[in-house]
Amino acid sequence: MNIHHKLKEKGLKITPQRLVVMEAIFQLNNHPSAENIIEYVKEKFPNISVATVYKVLDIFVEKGILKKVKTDKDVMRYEGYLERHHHLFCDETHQIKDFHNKELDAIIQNYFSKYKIKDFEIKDFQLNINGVFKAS
Amino acid sequence: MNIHHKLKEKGLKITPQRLVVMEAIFQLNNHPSAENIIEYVKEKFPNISVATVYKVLDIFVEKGILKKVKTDKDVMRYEGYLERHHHLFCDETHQIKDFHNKELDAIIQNYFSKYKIKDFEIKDFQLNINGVFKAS
DNA sequence: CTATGTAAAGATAATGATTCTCTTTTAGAA
DNA sequence: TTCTAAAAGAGAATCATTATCTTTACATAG
Ligand SMILES: [Mn+2]
Ligand SMILES: [Mn+2]
Ligand SMILES: [Zn+2]
Ligand SMILES: [Zn+2]
Repeated sequence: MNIHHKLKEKGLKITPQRLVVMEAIFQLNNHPSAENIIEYVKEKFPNISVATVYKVLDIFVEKGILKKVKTDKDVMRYEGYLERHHHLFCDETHQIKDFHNKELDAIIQNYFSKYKIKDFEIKDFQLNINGVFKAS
Repeated sequence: MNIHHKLKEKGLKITPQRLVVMEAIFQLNNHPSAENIIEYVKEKFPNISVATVYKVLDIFVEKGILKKVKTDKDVMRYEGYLERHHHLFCDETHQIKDFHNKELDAIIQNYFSKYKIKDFEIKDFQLNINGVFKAS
């Protein structure tokens, strides 16, 4: 269940570059952009090429090891948390936070099991929640 | 409630370019990209500048006349339908279709009125539904 | 353990959607 | 009609991402 196994399982070679990209994703842990990841990775691996990072991210997404997070900016963001979950988007700071809630998932799931969408087979869903973060 | 009024209301000048961009959005009617819009607009308005189209789209989004549709591609898409609604994303063709359902909205709304998210004030939400379109 | 083939990394150029800058035109108020 | 700020037009610039090409190194077999 660790990265090594995951790469093996997907038929990908285990390389230090791939490992450090995964580490970056989990350490940064806030839906980082490629740029964020490159910055992190360069600390430990100053000679890594940006192209390598992009290629690693691409292949990880293709193999289902990472997911892209859609935003309304032209910079792609990534995450390694693959379970179903939703996102809180701050209108002001553009921060993104995860929101998990089994109960809500079940409610929506249940709704779709009763009311099928014509000519469409649902594979997955996520709720985008827009608003503003308030100080606690 | 027409475009003229909307532009006036927002303090924007009424120009043929702005009108034709709006027309494009509503005629194309499937979450078109800037490129789609430019293509449409050039038919009737061959000398319009791409920069103008981008500027018009930007200001319309800023003023709340249009909305951006988030995708996992690096091409932005736009829509003029502003009521709350959700999107069906086809994993295969990348087609996007609107999905409206008051009942579902109410269920989710109701859920959030009972279970507040800590430190976050919800302004709006949309459900992204991924899957595949099937022939009827 | 070593050799070998192939997948991956590195360097750097190219791409392409979008934005910027600067000049010219025009909507719309007076 | 005149005037001026706002908007349009042209084209260069930006910059995230991809592509190309060469070099390196994982991983398997011998
Ligand atoms: Mn691009
Ligand atoms: Mn860009
Ligand atoms: Zn997430
Ligand atoms: Zn829509």
